[in-house]
Amino acid sequence: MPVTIYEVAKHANVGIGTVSRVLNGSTQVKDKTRQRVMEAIAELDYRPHGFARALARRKTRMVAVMIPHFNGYFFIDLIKGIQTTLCGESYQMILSNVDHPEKADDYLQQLVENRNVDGLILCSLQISDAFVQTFKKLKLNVVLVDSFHKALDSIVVDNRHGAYQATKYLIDLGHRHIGMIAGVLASRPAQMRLEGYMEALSDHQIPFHEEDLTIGDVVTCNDGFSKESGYAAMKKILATKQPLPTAFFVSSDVQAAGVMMALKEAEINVPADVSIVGFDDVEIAEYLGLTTVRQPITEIGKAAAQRLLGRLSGDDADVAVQSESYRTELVIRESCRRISSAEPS
Amino acid sequence: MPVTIYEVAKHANVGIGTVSRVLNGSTQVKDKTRQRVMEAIAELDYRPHGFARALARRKTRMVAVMIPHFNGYFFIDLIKGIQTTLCGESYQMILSNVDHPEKADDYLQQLVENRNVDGLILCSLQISDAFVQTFKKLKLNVVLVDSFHKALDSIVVDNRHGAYQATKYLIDLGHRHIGMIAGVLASRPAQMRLEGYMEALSDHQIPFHEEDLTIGDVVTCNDGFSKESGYAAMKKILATKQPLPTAFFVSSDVQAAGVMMALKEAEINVPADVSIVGFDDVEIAEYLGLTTVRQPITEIGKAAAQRLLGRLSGDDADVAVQSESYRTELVIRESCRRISSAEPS
DNA sequence: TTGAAAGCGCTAACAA
DNA sequence: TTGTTAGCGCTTTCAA
Repeated sequence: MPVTIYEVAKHANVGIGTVSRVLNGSTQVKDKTRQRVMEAIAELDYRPHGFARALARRKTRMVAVMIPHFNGYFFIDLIKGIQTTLCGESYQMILSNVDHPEKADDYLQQLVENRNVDGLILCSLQISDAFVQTFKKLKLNVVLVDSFHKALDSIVVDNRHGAYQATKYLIDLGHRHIGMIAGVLASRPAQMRLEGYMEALSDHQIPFHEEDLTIGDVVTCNDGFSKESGYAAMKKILATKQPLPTAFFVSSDVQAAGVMMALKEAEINVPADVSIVGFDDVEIAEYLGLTTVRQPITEIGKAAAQRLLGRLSGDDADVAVQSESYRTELVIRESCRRISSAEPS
Repeated sequence: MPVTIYEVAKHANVGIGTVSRVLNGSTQVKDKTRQRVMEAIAELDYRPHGFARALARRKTRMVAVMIPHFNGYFFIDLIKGIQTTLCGESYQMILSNVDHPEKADDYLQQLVENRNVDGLILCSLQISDAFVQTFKKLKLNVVLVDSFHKALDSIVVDNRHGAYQATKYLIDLGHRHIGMIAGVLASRPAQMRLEGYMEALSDHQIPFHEEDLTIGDVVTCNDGFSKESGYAAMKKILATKQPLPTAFFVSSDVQAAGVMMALKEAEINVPADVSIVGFDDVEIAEYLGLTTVRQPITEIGKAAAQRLLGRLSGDDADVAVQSESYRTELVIRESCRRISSAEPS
């Protein structure tokens, strides 16, 4: 039904090869011939068929992006960055949502099998060595975001430093009893954030007490980085702890939102009674007036797409595997207050 | 490099046609042969090539989803619904972001030209008749979400009814001077919400005053449904209006967030001094304690995908064009208060 | 029940 | 500079 190069060729009185050359911007075509072909294309309203091209070229100009669950403002910003960059190079983005972490492998398998993408951007996903093998074998370019594997390119944020910033900020405000509400530690970012917190404490001679650390339960998936997990964690703390820390570093804004809800219910005021610092600076942080650690998420998305595009274009094809790390930035809002007298932890 | 049906065929000592039949679950294959083929497939770790299939079948099993700008919790929920449904039928989703409304047509054109999708889901996008023609010509199935065209399937929410609910709720609380902050009226949903508001007023014999209606400026794109637009609108009202209405119906939650910010800055309390009802019930509404009109967004996404899938599968191929409408639901939180004495508007 | 062959619409190598 | 031809990996007649 739709018009093909054959018709264009016939119409312009040339061979299909010539049409193809014109289509692909070859310089090896006489101007006059090109003219004729272009006219024929215009007259017939011809459009090259993407799939046929992909088959013949063995390149699809599609990239799959896999993210765990859409709930999470984090990913929106990320996708925005990725999409913008991809789109600029006229690549298309196939979005794969992993609603349940167990299924991640299945989905990945499916993507790989279909072989309809030139590359993969995998976000916040732990990748097994087996898959890395498969990627290599299939010569599938892969960029990791917010996770790490030594054999794969990755774009990450310096989570440890961010957590350090947050904790140090609280210390500088005079806090000496600082609790942390962490994500599930199986995830590397969660792990790093914990380390940054501990490091800041120890650098300032503040002893770390086991009971000041609360791990967000895996109420939902999401690495425990969920509102529910924050809410539950604070509820638990409120129920058990005698002296409430004067401040908390919460390892994600979404969790912090939950924490603040629990606090509000208990009629504990932020920042009057307790100071809170979050992590991510997703949009709700602004609504909540939450002081937090900003990740340049959209930028990270762009960087990831660019790295992949570089590999795909062949320019960076032989560059060694890289892990690019972005710095965080403390965004000060209204959820923390200075306290004057340092109380003995 | 990767293994093809030819190799499988050779390995199993059959023709490629037979392999293809096995692959496609044809019943016309002797059990024993099928067995042999299956074994060969397993042994060679063969995977059918999606693109080649697509070319031969003239079906891609891909659907493009176009949404304006990702900013907007609305779209996340929507996409979630779409993706889940699509994925269940092993369709892939190509996500197209329209960062700037002017470009919508270009992007659409590009999608159409590529001819690599079987169908389109277009969200909150005004479609020109010219495109409708193109869709028909290309036999491209299209489902509209949150917008309308008489020749295309659409899934919408009853915006007018929702706005009516919101306004009536305020009236029932005793408010008689109710302002509205609307989106840009070029968009049909914005238009409908205004109509619902007016209808509720008139049904209750409350005169409508021009000066109580503020149209969100097009500060950003987003139909004026943005935080900035809400903020600006309220600032303007505060600057000019003498008697502030006792309540406002704001035509989206995101706008309402901006409105509340402006109010907070002016030290006007919600709900003590003024009541606010939003629209959408996106996640921030909960954080803000905003009473709002809930749209079943994820459901709508699912419905849209299902409708498209129905068309694609051929089951609903000949069903007449339909516009499915969803009802909204009032979600009562803490942003409104009852006022006792009805003041003369 | 099966195999062979003709496409699907294009690219790219090879000749001319 | 151009046309011809052989794939790309699969589906789908058409015969056998």
